[in-house]
Amino acid sequence: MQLATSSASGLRLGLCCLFNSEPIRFRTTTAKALLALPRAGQLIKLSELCLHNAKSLQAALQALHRLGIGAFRIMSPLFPRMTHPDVGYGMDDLPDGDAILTTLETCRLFAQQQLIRLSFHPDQFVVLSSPSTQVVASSVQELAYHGWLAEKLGVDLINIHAGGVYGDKFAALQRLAEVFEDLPEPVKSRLTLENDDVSYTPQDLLPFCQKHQIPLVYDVHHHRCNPDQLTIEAATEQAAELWAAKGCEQYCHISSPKTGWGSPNPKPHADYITLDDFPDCWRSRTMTTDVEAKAKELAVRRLMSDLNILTANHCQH
DNA sequence: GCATGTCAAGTTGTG
DNA sequence: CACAACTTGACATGC
Repeated sequence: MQLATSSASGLRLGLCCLFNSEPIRFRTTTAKALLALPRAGQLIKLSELCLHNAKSLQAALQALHRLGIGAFRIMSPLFPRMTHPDVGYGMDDLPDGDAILTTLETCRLFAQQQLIRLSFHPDQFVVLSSPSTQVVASSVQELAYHGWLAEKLGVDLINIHAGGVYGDKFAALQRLAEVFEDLPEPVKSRLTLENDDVSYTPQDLLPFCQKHQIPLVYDVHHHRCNPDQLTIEAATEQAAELWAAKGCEQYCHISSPKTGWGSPNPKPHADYITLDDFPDCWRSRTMTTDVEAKAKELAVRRLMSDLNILTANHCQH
C-alpha cells in the first residue's frame, strides 16, 4: 500500500461513488454511441465527459469535506470506455487532456490535505482467477487503468473480489496468485481482496491473503449472507492483522438487507444502515468502513449520527 | 418533455 | 437453457 492517509484515530465512514441530495453527477457514454461518430468526434465527446467527471470529482471531495465524510469510493468509469478495445483512448488523445490532468492533481492535493481516503472497486468483469486468458488479459488491462488513475489521484486501494470458483477454489486461487505476482507495481501495491456473498468467505481468503501479503477488505454483510466458521469478531481481527502488517488503516464494508434478514433474499442493499447491523466490535476500532446504502451521503450521515461520531466542525443540518 | 429500452466485459444460482 | 442479480444508473431514442 502506498500511503496511510490517516493521522486521525477512530471510525471513518465512507461514501460509495454517488450522491443522493448533493447536486453532483457523473456522466458516461456507451461504445455503441461512440462508434456512430468519426474518431475525432469520439475524442471531442470523450474529452468533454472526462473533464466534466474530473470537475465533478473535485466538487464531490469538497462536499465530502463539508459533510465531514472521510472516505470516498471513486466510480470506475470516471473516464468512460477508456480501456474499450474499439473506442479506448489515452489522455494525450483528448483535446482537454491537460486540463483534465490538472484537475486530477487538484483533487489529489485536496484529498491529501483534508484526509479524505480514496478507493476503487473495479466491477465484476475484473476476474483474475479466470481460466480464460482473454478474461485475465482484459482484467489486467482494466486494473492498469485503475493503477494509473490511482497514482494521479492518490488512491489508497484497488479492491476486487477473488472471482469464480470453476469447481475448484484452490486451483482458482492458485491462478489468482500467479497473475497477482506479475501485476504492474501501481496495481500490486494497492490491490486488496474482498469476501463475496456467493463464493469466497473470509476463511477462504485469509490464509491466501496472509501468504501473499494482500489486505482483506472485510464485508460483514457478505459474511452474514455467505458465512463460514469465523465469527465477525474473529474475521475482523484477522483482517486487521493484515492491514497492520502493511502499516495501513483497516478497511471494511457495511450494508443492511433491503427486505430484512428473515426474507428470502437478504443480499440487496437497503437505503440506510440499521444500527443493529453495525458490529459492536467495530465501534472502538480505528478503521475505514464504506457504507453501501442506497441513500448514499444521507445514509453515511445518519450512521455517523447514530454512532455518535459527528465531529464538532461537521455538525450541521 | 417524458417514458422506455439499452448499455463492453463474468460468474453463479434460479426458474 | 435463458435470464436476473451483483454495482445502478444515465443516456439515446422515440413518442
